[in-house]
Amino acid sequence: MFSKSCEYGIKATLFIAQKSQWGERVSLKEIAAAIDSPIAFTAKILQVLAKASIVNSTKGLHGGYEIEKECLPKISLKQIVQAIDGNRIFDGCALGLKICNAKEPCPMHSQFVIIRNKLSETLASSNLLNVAMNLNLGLTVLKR
Amino acid sequence: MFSKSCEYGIKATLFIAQKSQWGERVSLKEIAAAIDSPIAFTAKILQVLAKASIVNSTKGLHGGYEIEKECLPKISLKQIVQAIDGNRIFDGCALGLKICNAKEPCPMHSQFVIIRNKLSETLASSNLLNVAMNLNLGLTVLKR
DNA sequence: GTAAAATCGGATAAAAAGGTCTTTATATCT
DNA sequence: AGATATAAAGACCTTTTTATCCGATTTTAC
Ligand code: FES
Ligand code: FES
Repeated sequence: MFSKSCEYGIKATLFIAQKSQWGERVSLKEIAAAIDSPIAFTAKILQVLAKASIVNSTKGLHGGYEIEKECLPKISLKQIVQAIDGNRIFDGCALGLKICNAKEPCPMHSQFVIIRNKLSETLASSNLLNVAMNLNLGLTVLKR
Repeated sequence: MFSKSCEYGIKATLFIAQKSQWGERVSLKEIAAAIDSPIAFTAKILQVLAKASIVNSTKGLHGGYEIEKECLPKISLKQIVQAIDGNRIFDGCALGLKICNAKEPCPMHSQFVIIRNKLSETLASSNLLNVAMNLNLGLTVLKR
């Protein structure tokens, strides 16, 4: 479904979001430990996220990653996925035709668009604040 | 969503199904041409499909691939996906946790299972006969 | 100035995708 | 029956993409 980069990207962002609720800033090492991801690889993904201005990064001593508290309710999971994996998941053909086109559809098109749209809506209507709250309630986890 | 192998596998099976309606048997070369796929790679996928007894293969002169007409309504797209990509799509965690578990769910679990199940149902409730009929009506295409 | 932290450029490893050649099975034609 | 052409099966190799790692550089607080 998602690439490994995207999985790590989502988990990293959620962890940052959780800590950012209390105004805490977290380091790369903390993130990698919290989500159980390869540290150097995670760094690259965070760069992408930073360039897409989904997270803020600060260099130097006491640096790290954070998200402004006011932004938390405005950032959706869909934005993260788009920043990392692009939107082929949201508009690509299920059977790999160069472009999905309802005028000359592949045999899965009519049923696939329903699922694709459902996925898109679900991700678009989620926001970091809600997801982070479930995290610190212990209702969900980022690693096991 | 699906691997390239799976995409080719589905398209190949659908093409074979279409021809098998009229009792025709098709060769590897015909299949690869019809679905616009790399010929040798397609051969490998067809071997998997043959071993899963989703298609029948016959060696030698006038050999090729076919599906018994009576089987067409009994084979679902889900079977094809499972034979090639396994069922990680149907039971795997969206965020890459080793196993998806509702007791200790990842933050996407509750929303993701809905989509996953919808996909599973959709694929399970489709059968080759229906899909093949749309193909020969020209309502859908396998390449462009 | 020094230590801590992210950035950057590239190197390496692993997996997915695709290709080549040989072998085996099968129908048809001597 | 035997030779031959055809078509899939099987073993192995190459390329491409994805995933992961390393070292040098820059930025910042103390
Ligand atoms: S054409 Fe294949 S999903 Fe739309
Ligand atoms: S635990 Fe992640 S989808 Fe179920």
